[in-house]
Amino acid sequence: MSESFYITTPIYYVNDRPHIGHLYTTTVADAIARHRRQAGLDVFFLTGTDEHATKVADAASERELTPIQWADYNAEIFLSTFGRYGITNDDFIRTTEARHKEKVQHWVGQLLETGDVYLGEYEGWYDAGEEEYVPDGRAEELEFKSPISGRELIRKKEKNYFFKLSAYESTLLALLEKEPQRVQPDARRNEVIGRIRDGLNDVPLSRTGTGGWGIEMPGDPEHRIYVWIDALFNYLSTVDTDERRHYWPASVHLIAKDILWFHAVIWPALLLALQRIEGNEWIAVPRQLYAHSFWIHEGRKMSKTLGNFIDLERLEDIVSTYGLDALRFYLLSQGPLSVNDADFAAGRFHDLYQAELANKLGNLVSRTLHMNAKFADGCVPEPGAAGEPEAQLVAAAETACQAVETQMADYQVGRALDAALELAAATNRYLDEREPWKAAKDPEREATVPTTLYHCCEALRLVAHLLLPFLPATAAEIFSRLGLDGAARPADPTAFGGLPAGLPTRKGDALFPRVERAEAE
RNA sequence: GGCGGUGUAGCUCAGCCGGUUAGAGCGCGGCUCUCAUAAAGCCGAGGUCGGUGGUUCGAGUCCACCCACCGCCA
Repeated sequence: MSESFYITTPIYYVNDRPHIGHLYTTTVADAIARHRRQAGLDVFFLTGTDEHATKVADAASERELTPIQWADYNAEIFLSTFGRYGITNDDFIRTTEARHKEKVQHWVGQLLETGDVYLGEYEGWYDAGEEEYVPDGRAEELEFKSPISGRELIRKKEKNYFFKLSAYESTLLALLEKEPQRVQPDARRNEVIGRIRDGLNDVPLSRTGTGGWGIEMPGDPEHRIYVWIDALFNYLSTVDTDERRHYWPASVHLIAKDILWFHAVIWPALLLALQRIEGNEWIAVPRQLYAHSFWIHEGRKMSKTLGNFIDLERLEDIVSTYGLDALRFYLLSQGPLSVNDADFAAGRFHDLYQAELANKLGNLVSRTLHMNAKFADGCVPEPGAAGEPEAQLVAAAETACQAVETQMADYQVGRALDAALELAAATNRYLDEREPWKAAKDPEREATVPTTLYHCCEALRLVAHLLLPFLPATAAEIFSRLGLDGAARPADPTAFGGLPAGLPTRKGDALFPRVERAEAE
């Protein structure tokens, strides 16, 4: 049984239309999942939709639909979008599914037994549009108006079940201080630690007045389980089956920074509480949480008022102009994995496409395979004696393989991608040093040509191998052009020299065709 | 308001526990080559490291304050 690896994205709010933010998180998770599969791990990659918000029911009734009809309609959009973008998730969980609801009720029922839950009352300023309370000080600052909708905040009093988050303060703090890798990047963990030190408030576990939408509180149907609590449990409910329980605890929850608190504090606290119940020993705290930042668009924050979201239409435009792998390249190499936000800029997208994909990688594939056709009868040639340039190329390949692994160990997909492409750059340098186009006409050097071309083909195979998690279609195409479609892959794919000689190679069209630069907006 | 983060060449960013002339890629300028998607290779120009004041023999690198941007504060 190989080692298991469980990676999740957040489940997405089903009222939203998918946009670059959803696609980004999911694409990063996809790249990590593919990379781990490539390494032979038993991977489980989960995404899905969060559907029990009261606003879902509201939006449905505005359209004269039942909540579930509206949720079905929108969940389908997420599902088909991820299919369209080649995401390799192993399951797609919807919080309205019975398999999830039953589990959530089961666990919330158990939480009631722990003594960590009590019925209490909360009063505060409530933003009806956002379905959340605004702290008193903050409400005053906002002049009692919603920062999102601008509508008046309401003074609301609610009887809720509360979870004693405060009881877990020291345990959570100890966990984060002893095992700092649990929340990444470091700056995010420090934020969390700072806030825990400020003191933890108990959190509502239930809501009333949801119009019957949401999961019933066990033993008290007046109450519905608070949608946030419901949502967090998706990670656990999906794998709580005999076949899948071994995936728990999750290896990494990938999220965006806006939902850090729920995932870094509330979620582990809930699990710690549950774990105390007999039979629940397996419910450990997730190994790691990685919170990335946001995309901005041409230097400006994306917002409803500006109407500048990079939405599905916009993404489709990009894919039809540059291709899916080009989009993945930009997302993965330029994305906001660190604490800073990243800019999605059309000009920059174009420049990087041209420099990295067309000129560096695509052109290398072209020149190699053209020469292979011209000077080696369109087959992977049999290499002769290797010299110093070959040794350097082999060293570059080893460096690239190691660097990709090192970076991926910390989920640095952008740096890993750069490291993979560095091998393509090294191969371009190698080619210029060996000059097979000259050597072929020079009787003294003629014999070096097959060696040179073999090394280029082999370097390309390695580039494709390293690129596979990030640019899967490109990698597959390179393999195909190298004649590897039906051929057996080398046992150790990262060892230089694994490409058998004699395979038929194919020139093909430009991998990343030149695109005219669009006028600046 | 409180807490936290970020601010390094035109652009995007590296710079660990403070230590010789501050780095990379892109872009830009020049040269070489022609197998290749007018691609590639080589060389080069470009920075008072947000500001001010400290600590230190010595500070992008530590401290204080300020400015700008970002985030969180059920």
